Amino acid sequence: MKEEKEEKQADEKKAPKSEQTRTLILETALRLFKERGYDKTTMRAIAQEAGVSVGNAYYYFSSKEHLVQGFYDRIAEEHQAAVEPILTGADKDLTARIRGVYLGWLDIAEPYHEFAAQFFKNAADPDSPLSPFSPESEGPREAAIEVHRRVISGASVKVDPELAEALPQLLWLQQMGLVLFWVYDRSEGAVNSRRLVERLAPVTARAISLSRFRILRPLVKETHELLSDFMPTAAGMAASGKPKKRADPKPPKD
Amino acid sequence: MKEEKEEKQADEKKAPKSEQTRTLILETALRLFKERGYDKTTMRAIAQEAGVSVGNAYYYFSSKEHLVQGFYDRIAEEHQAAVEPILTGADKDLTARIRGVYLGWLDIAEPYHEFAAQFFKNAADPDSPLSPFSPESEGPREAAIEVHRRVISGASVKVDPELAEALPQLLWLQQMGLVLFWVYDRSEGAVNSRRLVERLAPVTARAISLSRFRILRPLVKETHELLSDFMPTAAGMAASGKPKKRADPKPPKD
DNA sequence: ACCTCTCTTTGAACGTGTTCAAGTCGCGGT
DNA sequence: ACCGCGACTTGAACACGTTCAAAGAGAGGT
Repeated sequence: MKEEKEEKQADEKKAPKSEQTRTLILETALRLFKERGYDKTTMRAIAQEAGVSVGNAYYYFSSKEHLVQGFYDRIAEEHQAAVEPILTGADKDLTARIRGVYLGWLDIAEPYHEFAAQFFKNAADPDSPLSPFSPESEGPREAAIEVHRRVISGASVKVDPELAEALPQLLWLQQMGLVLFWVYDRSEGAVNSRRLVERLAPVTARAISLSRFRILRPLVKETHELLSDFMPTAAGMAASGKPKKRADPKPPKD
Repeated sequence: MKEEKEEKQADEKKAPKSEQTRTLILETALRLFKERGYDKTTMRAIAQEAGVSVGNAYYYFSSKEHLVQGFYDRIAEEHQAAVEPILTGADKDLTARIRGVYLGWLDIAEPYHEFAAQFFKNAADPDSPLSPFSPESEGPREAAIEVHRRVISGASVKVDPELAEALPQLLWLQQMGLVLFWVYDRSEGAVNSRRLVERLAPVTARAISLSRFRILRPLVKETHELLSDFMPTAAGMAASGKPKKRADPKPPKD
């Protein structure tokens, strides 16, 4: 059994050599994933291409899956940069904003479509830190939800204040559904996914604007409570001290 | 590569010997999966326990994943039998019916919780026939949707006729979401999942009964169109001509 | 009996992700 | 110089899912 060194080594003045090796391995891996796909890229190939031994790769990344984490972060980062104009832009139409953010994700993710499907199943494994619902993914997840918060807040639409709290999470959940659809989407250039977004955006926007109506009030309230009780987010934990019991996020124990 | 024999062989008087071996291997595999979990059960162990060679197992099941197909069918079958009293029962309260069907699934699936998580990731692989959205799963999927159709039709609730068409699919989709939550749920006896159902059922029922209102008419109509265009059902395929994949979880009205 | 054909069964072998005991390196202390 | 020690690196070895050429088993025809 190897000892787990949890030493903080965020400072780049520290041990530049090992960090160099680590980066080399990661970059090589991502390049090969893109070139050949996830399954077709063997750990031996990564090691050989990077000029190290296979054991060395495992010294820095405890599994092949862990090599993909950086990839996730990269896509999320690019997406958030790409939709920045929409978020700060002048267009206050909710439909347009939703559509823009979703289509923006499809644009960013398009080059990786082929091998995205390959490792997406790993993300569905609850034990994997790669899962979008895992505690390890909280940072990126919150950042993605924040994007949707700005989608709403920048739109010229009045939302029920209670729903406003839960809405970003709902839009994010819907995006996860879109991603799932996209993974399954084998159409040329993922046009089916794009068509879905075109259709989905107005429906979603309409649903949101309808949420102000009186009759829907109790439904909205309960939906909000459900989300804050069962969705594991920092916002959900901090906000709205509900008297209800909330589902505790699973401990990373095994 | 094995030849695909599409010969109709429903008669049990046909070739009993090979069918016997096939069943022996399948039963052995399912038993070991339940005893040790999916990953811990090796193909070699299955073969040895069944008293055959490992190659023989591959003669009948082209991969380890395919051994799980029978497991899926079994759970679905048991569930449908278990909820029959609810479907034909006298209780016409929609909330109770929804809750009963969802909780029934949790009951049936409970013994398999541990290893369910293990192969759930296969379901997320678009290439896998095990995916609940795959064409190969159409039969079981339609049967499961049919259950939800009867949940609605047996309830003392009036639904928009257009929504009535899409509603079973929506309830099924929601059940897929529940399954996802359940897979992640590490609480004792999956009580968190049960609590979710308790909370979710009334919200869902309320949303359904609200759907009759005038203001929601366009939203309902568009949702229905979205579903029939992008959900892979027999009806959906016939309508649009192309086998589309699934749409995402419903818009934030629920 | 013998042949021939297909269905069935075998187990060694392949490629994979992963592990591990051992080796190398760099550097501070003596 | 030498030692010691921890960080780093190595590649053979392991267990697994899967493949494959070859052998066995029946059944029918001659």
